[in-house]
Parts: sequence; C-alpha cells; structure tokens
Amino acid sequence: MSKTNRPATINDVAELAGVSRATTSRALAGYGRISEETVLTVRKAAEQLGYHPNEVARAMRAGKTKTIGLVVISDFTNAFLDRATKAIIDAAKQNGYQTVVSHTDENVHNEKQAVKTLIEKRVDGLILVPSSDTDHQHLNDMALGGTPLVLFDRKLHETKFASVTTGDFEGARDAVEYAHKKGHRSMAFLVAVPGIKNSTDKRPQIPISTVEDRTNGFIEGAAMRDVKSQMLFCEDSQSGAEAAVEGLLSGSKKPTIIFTSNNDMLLAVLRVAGKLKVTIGKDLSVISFDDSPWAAAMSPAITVISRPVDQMGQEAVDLLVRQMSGKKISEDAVLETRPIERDSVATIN
Amino acid sequence: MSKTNRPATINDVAELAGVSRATTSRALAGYGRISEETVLTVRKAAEQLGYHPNEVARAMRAGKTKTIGLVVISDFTNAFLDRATKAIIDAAKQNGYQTVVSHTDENVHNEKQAVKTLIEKRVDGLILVPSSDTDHQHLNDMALGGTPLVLFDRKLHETKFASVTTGDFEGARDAVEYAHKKGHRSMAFLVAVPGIKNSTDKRPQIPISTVEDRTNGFIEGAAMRDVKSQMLFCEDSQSGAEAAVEGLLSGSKKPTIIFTSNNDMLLAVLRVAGKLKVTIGKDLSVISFDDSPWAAAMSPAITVISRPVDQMGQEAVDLLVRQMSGKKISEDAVLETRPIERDSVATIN
DNA sequence: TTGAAAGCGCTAACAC
DNA sequence: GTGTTAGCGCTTTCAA
Repeated sequence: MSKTNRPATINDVAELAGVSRATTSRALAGYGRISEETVLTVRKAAEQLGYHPNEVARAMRAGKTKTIGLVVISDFTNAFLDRATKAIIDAAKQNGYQTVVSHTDENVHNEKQAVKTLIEKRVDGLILVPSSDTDHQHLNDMALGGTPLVLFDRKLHETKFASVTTGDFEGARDAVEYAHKKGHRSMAFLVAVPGIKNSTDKRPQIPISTVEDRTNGFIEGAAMRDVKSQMLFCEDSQSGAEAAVEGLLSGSKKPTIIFTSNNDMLLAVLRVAGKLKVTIGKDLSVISFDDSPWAAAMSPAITVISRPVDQMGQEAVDLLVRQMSGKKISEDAVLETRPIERDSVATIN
Repeated sequence: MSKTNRPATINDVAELAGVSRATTSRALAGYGRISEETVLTVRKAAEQLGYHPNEVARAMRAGKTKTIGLVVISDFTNAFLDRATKAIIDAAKQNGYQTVVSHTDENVHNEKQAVKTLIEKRVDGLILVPSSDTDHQHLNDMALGGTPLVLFDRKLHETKFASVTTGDFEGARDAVEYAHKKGHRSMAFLVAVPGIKNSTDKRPQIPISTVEDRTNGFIEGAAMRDVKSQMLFCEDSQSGAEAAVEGLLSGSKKPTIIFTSNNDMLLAVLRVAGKLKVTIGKDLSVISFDDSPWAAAMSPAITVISRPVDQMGQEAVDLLVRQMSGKKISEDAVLETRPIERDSVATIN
C-alpha cells in the first residue's frame, strides 16, 4: 500500500524500482529477457509496497477471469449439494479457477438472474443445477454469449449441454428389489416435487429429470416384483412433507417401508415417526436417496442410496475445463449410485 | 453475440445503433440527457446482439467489483457454517454484492492463500472465519491493502477488526446450569481442538476464541454448581473423536451427560452410542452447540444451544457494507445464544 | 535488456 | 442531445 490508501499499482512499483511498467511486469511474471539484477530490484519494490497484481485488470486484458460460476438450486443447506458445492470449488481451484456460488431456492426467476449476473461478471464457465426442465430460454446461445455450461445433477431435455448425473433409475429400482428381498410387500415412495401444493398421489408434471428417474425406477422395481406400491408427491417444504407423511402413516394403506426422494423428505419421515412413536427399523422401515454424516450416526443408522458426490464435482469441472479450452463437447457423465446398507430396513418374514 | 463468437461489446451496439459509445452507455444506463428515440434504438440493438455489459470492464473503471469474499474454515459441510454461508450470500445479494466463497479446511496456509487471491481479485470486502488466533500476519494493513475485513464466528485478539460472534461463554454456562437442574452431577465436555492429536484432558492451547469461550463457560458453570466435571480436548476428526468418546464412555468416570462443542462431536457421540447400545436421553444425555435440521428430527430429538445464524450473517454483511462505504468502524456484534430444549437430556432424581 | 505505446470495455468530463 | 477523449491497471508487441 502506498502513501495514499489505495492498493499499489504496477506503476507505483515501476516508479520505485526506477524502471518501466513493461520491465516491472516482466520481472514479476518472470518471462522475456531480463537481467537478474532488475528482477531483484523490482521484487523488492513490490514487496515494499505490498503490491498485489490487480486481477481485474488482468482479466480485462486477457479476456478471461479464471472464475467459474456455480448456480445451485435450493440453498446448499442440503446434505447432497453442500458436499457437491465443496467438491466443485475444490476441483475448480485445482484447475486454477475461483468459484462464485449463487443459489436459487429452486426458483427459475432467481436462476435467470443468477446466470445473467454471472455472465456479466464474465465467468469463464458455468455449472448449473437447473430448476426446471421446461423453462430454460435464458440458457440459449445468445444469452450465454458463448460461455460454456455444464449441467449438474439434472438433465435438461431438448438441450445439448454436457451433464453430470447418476443412474437414479437403477438406484431406485434396485432399492425396491432390496426391500423386497427383506420381505417388504407394501412400499411407499415419498417424492418432493417443487411447485406443487400439499400432496397428491396422482403423478404430476415433474420438472426435474433426477426425480423423474427415481420415480420411474421405483415404479419399475415395484412392477417387477409385484408388490403393493404407492407414491406420494408432495410439496417441497417441511410442513407440507410432514402433513403428507402423517396422512400416509395414519391411513389404512400404511406401508411397511417408505422410500424418500431426498434428505428433506427423510427428515420429515423421521420427525413424524418420532412424534407418532413409531420406531424406525422396526415399526417402519426407511430408505433415502443421498447419504449424509448424520444418517450414519442415527440409531438406527439409515440405509441410503448414496451418490459419488466428490467424483461428480470433479467430473463436472473436468467437463467444463475441457469446454473452456475450446472443445465444443456435449458429453454426458452418468455415474453409479451405491446402496449403503445400514439398519433402517427391518427384515420381515 | 455478434458474428464472431465473443460476447458483444458496447462498441458493437453503438455501431449497430449508429451512435457513439457514450450515447450507448447513457441509453443503457439511463442517465444524462438523451432522447427517448435514441434509447429505443440502442435498446433494440443491444437486445439484438444479446449484449451484456462487461462487469469486468466496469469494475476496472469504477475501482469496485461489487463482490465480497467469504473465507470460511473447514468446508461448509457443517450444520452451522453452511447456513451461515447462505445467510451471508443472501445478505450480500440484498446489498448488491456477489459473494466468492473459499474454504480453508481449518488450515492457516490455505487461509493465507485464499485471502491473497481474493485481494488480488479486488473484492470490495472480506468476511473471514479465521483459522488461528495466533497466526494472522497475512491480515495486516499492508496485506489487506485497505480492504475492509469482518471477522465471523471467531475473534482475533490483538487485532482491531470488527467481528460478529455469540455469547458462547454464557451459552455453555447456562447449559451446565440446565443440566444441573435436570439432576446431572457428572458432566463431560467434548471439545474439538484443531491441531491436536488424539485427545487429552489437559487443556491445550486453544487457537479459537469461540471454543475457548465455550470451554470457560463450561468450567464456570460447573464451578458454580459444584458438579463433577471433566473435559476432553480432542482431534477434530471423525476417528479421533470416536476414539475419545469410546474412552469416555467405557472409563470409570463415565458422565451422565456429554456436552459437545460442535455438531461433528455430537455425531461422534451418537455414532459411538449407537455402537455401544447406549440409549441417548436415557443411558446418556447430550447437549450440543449449534442446531440443525437433523438434530430436531432424531429420536430422541437433540437439545441444543442454537445460535442466530441468519442474523449473524446479516450483521456481518451490514458491518462490512458500512466499512466499505468509508467508515472505519471496529464494532463488535455479540448476539445471544438460545437453548432449545428437546429430549436428549434425561431427568435424574 | 529495456522502454514506449496500444488496447482490453467501460464511463464520465468536457466539448459542441 | 450527442460525440470525443481520457484513463482505470495490465500485458505484449514493436522498436531501440
């Protein structure tokens, strides 16, 4: 910092070192022909002034910000997305990129806003967890202005973006299979669907590919084994979910096992179960999508269908980095889910 | 996007609209004297080209990036910091700022790196959860180059930074008081201390003000009521914590209640309890710092000392915004903790 | 080995 | 009401 209170510029350094800006730049960056001595002088001057290169100016000149934008739905107060966010930030850093995170609370309007802002900030690339499969006009070529985009966790039909997802259809189907093996014959799938009110057992429009896959997987699994199955599509909120679960557990068609489409739904089941004094793993079994530290720490520990979140983050960044370096790929990475058997599924004979 | 594949600039718009850059800028930003008609023409041209203002150039010119940097320790895969991060991002957005998030895994070296990068990106301000009370040379005036900094969740002694913290001393003390009322006479405090190996009951250097406060609060509370108390300072890792808890529970000085200094420690207790078949809320009581959705959903639900995380985020951004607008304040906001009584503390008579 | 100068995209004096 | 111009801090030709 020079005498004034604003950060030192390369000019300040040049002046103090008694050389030109160009020389200073070269000395600091260490390229071109330059004498050992000058380098030392310049370095000392820079140090003395507490010089930090202005990355904004650099970005301006280079036309690259070395920054990627990450737009996640919901907040990342979510056992899957928080770790995904971390994984992405880490992988990006590994590749020399900073990450700017926006979250959209599952709201397309916020998503549009976030994408716009990020584009204006001239991020070099974008990773997006899209809110809606049907509304994505803000992702057309013109809006993106050539910024590469990778989809995370969800696909967008009718678009050609590269994406990183998991085999959730198979994951759900196999989970049903597993429950069947454990003797369950009456199963329910509790599905959070953004945009709907309360809950319904009529299948609504599902604007999220992942949720759709899980739903279809559940149906397929149930059909294969001919078990009694029901689905409950419910509002993506704490109160809505709890009401739905209460209905489910107090009704006449009470299942022996509930599958939940995400951790929030799992928590709803757990809360209601606690309230109704039904014991998980005995009176009622549970399997959820996505693992979390607390699911493993519960008594009983919760059986889950986990997804390789770190690897997903890695993959997303890899895909993006490759696109940012010019390739116009539209590859899809589909990783495998992995069941983690714990103690929340009772054996019934 | 113009014919070439790079984003349209204001020049492109000006050319298409047949006016000068300055006029274009005025038309788009809507300032100065300008005819209605020109505005329309320019707007249309901009639209047609998919023009997005280049915020990098703007930032360069204005000397402001409208961005703040957030450096959190650990990852934010943490029931407190994830919500804090969200709160900060939201509050920042409210004030027209984007947020760049870095995390340091509780490692000072990473913290230095993160701060440096952010300074070079010319963030307008910084919110930091510092890793270490003893090592903060990288936060001196010169390194910061005048960038305002607000401390979050932890104070740094011997510095003059504004900070947002909570009354953890009182929180811990009152929790002991509460446990005493419920009849507990033998209490243990499980404290995560970064940097130590395994665990010890000898009080080590605690480089985190918050943890120090909690420890002192526990001691004070225990002293006031003359209960048998012990402390276990343990490595901040899953395996380390579990080993410590196992020792605690199988030893002869087994307490009736364990206080945990954060959620990771709570999970360790829960995991070990599950393994050892000790029932929480009956065989063993638990109170933890920091609330979380899952703590409330467990059976029994966990009694916690919660902190007003949204408000903390708000406050931090407020403090920062005020500093960014020129004031050189060094105010400290200390918010109150709030006990949430649930079912993990048994009544003993 | 070093310096001078141009230009990245934008806005704001200042002229007309 | 609109255009011209300078300059934010940096890197990189091009000359010397």
